[in-house]
Amino acid sequence: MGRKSLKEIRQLEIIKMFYKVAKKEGYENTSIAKIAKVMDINPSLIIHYFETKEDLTYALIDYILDRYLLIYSIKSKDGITKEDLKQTIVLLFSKKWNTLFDDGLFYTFYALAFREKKIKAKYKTILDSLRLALADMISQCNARQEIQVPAPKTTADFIFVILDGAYFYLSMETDKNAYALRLESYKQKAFELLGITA
Amino acid sequence: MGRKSLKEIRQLEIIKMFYKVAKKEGYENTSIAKIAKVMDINPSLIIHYFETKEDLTYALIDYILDRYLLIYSIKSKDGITKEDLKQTIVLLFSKKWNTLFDDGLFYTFYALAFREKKIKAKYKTILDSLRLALADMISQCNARQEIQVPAPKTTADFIFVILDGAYFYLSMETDKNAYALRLESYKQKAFELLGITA
DNA sequence: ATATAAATTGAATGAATGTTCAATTTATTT
DNA sequence: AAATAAATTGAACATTCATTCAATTTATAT
Repeated sequence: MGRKSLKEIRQLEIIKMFYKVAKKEGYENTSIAKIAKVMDINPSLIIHYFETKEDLTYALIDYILDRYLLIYSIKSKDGITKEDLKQTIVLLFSKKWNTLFDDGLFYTFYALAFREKKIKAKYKTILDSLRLALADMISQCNARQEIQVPAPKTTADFIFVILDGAYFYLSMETDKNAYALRLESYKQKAFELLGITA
Repeated sequence: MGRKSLKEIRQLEIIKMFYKVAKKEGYENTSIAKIAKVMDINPSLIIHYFETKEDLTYALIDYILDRYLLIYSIKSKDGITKEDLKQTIVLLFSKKWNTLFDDGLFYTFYALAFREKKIKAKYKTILDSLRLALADMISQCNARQEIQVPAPKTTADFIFVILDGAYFYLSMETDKNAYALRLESYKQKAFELLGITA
């Protein structure tokens, strides 16, 4: 009896709008009232679905990290070929996903992780799962004898170190040409590690 | 006539306290009132020395980036030997400066740079100057024929890519042992790039 | 001592914050 | 049509925020 629950639907709507506003104006400038205003609903409705702003923030972080995983689209599946591996590297070192994903917010919450263990754990999980998935791909290609990479786990980790370090610097680079050239050279390093010619 | 200006002294005092409070409670939770309370002064005095909170924030960022440069202590000087270079790498890949420097705040403002061009420019300048200084050290060692590194600038850049990428991941690592082992392996990579045995 | 200028205080501002709670609206079942 | 339960609103809450401005204190030079 009574009314059908809209909880999950509304929650997702709110999170998405939170993401949208925070992307534009920054997380620290995004209040519950602002989100409510844009959605043309009452602020107390947001509190109704997320008891505190903290809960809402955690939900947003989960949303962002899920997207982060998705965009990288490294799937744990069988039958990975050298070509799959190659395409994955190309994808990792391309920034076409940039339009879908907001680096600013990703780093904002990354910074927050330094003071909040829960967030730190979330990030760690994501970073580890990406490494694991890439290592698995490398192992499969090894098994097929398409490549000979001595330590798949270490190599996968190092490729992500390069990737993260690359974007850390490149995010501050405004010159598009310089950006592209550098990114390309970092990609080459990754290919070298895998013994693949691009 | 009149009173001697305390402007610079007070400003520095305020910045230092801002840093201290923000380090403990986070930048977004640090208000002018809080800083004033800890300093046992009136909030309006802070506004008197920094017209807006924005100005105060910029000052704090400058303070942090100056420290960042200092702690890495890569100096542009002549007469660099292979041993100096070696020690610099060891320093870069050690975290003894961790106690002096707050990563959380560094990343907080790094994240802020995505929305504020001014901050982005500041960070870019720092990142570039570090790379340039290291490249210069490598070149000097090349000239002494102590090492043979083909492209000093590219190599210096790549070492910092590894360094930044390493800390990006390691900051989320809570296991101290795993942390130390990984950091050591990344350092070895840097030494390999320089053709130096550690 | 007096003048001067900077340091510092204190009170007040309006706006925005997250959150509460009771009242009302709306959809669904019987 | 009546009952029910969730959705949604609206008003109110105390708190905190950055900032203002006039008043006062304090140090220095003449």
